[in-house]
Amino acid sequence: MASSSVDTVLGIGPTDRKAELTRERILDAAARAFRDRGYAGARLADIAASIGMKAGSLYYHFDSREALVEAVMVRGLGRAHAALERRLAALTSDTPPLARIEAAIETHLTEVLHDSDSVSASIKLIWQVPADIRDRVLAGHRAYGAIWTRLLREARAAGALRADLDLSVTRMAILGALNWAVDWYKPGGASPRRIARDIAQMVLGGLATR
Amino acid sequence: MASSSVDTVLGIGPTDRKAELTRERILDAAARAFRDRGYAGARLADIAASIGMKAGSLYYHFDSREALVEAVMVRGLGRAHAALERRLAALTSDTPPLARIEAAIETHLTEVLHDSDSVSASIKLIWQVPADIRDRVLAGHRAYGAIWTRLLREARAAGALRADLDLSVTRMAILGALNWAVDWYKPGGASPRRIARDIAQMVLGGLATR
DNA sequence: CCATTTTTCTAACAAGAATTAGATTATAGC
DNA sequence: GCTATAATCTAATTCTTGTTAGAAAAATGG
Repeated sequence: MASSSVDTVLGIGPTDRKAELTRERILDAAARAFRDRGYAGARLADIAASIGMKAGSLYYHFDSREALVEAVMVRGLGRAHAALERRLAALTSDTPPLARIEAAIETHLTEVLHDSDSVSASIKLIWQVPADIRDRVLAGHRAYGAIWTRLLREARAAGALRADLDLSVTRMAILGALNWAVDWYKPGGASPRRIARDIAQMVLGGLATR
Repeated sequence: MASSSVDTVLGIGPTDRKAELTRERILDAAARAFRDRGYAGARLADIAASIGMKAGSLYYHFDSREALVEAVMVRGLGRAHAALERRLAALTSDTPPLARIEAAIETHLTEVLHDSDSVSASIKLIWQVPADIRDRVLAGHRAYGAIWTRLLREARAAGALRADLDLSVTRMAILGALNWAVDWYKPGGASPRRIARDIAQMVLGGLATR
């Protein structure tokens, strides 16, 4: 039976069962596989093999292939959301609106390119996955998008953003520029930080000389 | 046998065989299916059914599922390339560099959102498709990207673009902002032209007030 | 109309991969 | 060490889907 019954009963901290650990390993492996080979292209046997297990064993931890991919996506979304909120919360209250947006851009890109396979997986898989999963995950996507909407709205209200552009188009364009990097980014080239800087400069200041 | 042997011998104009027509219909249906459901998610039976055919019949026109998807992607890429070159060629020689970029943005987006399912398919499938297909199609992608690189380089050389940003990052950010629209665009909302205008404004002029 | 060719369908086959049940091994508490 | 439970494996099963061969239908040209 489980030890540390205090933690589990209170629901705080991770259970010390080995299962909880392997569950994490499975999610990590699945995130990489699904992201790299697409939803239908990633085989359970490969995912299991990449962490020294057999395909059948995965079913001890997840009910089905679909449950696995949904868990990966939910996890990725949660991480992105948490990282962004953490970063914004760390800014001092006198941080100007444009600097907040820049921080959000850098945080998003860092998370996607560097920190979490499940974040990029949740982005790339959203249109590959069965409709019922997509619908549930999209709810989370909207919650994440709402943070960006708020950022943009506040900036505009403060007079820092031009007022003639559709805010939702703007938001999607920014996220598109960032998310697309998942596909072309190669560890050898420009660093995530540099990419984030350049995109932020383009988005906020524009490419044209003044 | 075929009539119009002159045309076919000379390789000009479409053959008048019915097969050529259905081949087009198959490509259209496949483009939609692959784009909407991903490479491995789209079934031949569905593609065939969507144009009133049976799965087996597709093999009269294409050697395999892979040959079909490659044909879709090659076609989409060719259309995007042709549309962009046509548009740029139509500009007068005194068109300023920034206006050229704006025209390219609008052309790309219009093609992706409105004119051709195969264009969006070729974009979305590139990382889902088997490696050998990807390699061949990527050559075409590079040729298309080269047009953009040229546009940006010329604009910078003319002093119209700020010189402190990585041009390849810039190019990918622009294309990312545009391509992402495939995923969120809904016919009900902002028009492709309006979206193109807003993105061009953001990319060139920036979101910040001056 | 007939003969030939083109195009599509039917029905079975084959291969791959998810899933499951039961056996087997590891782990934790006593 | 022993026992109960947790965790993993083995091997068979089922399901899905691409593929194919041959029959049927449609079109074409005379």
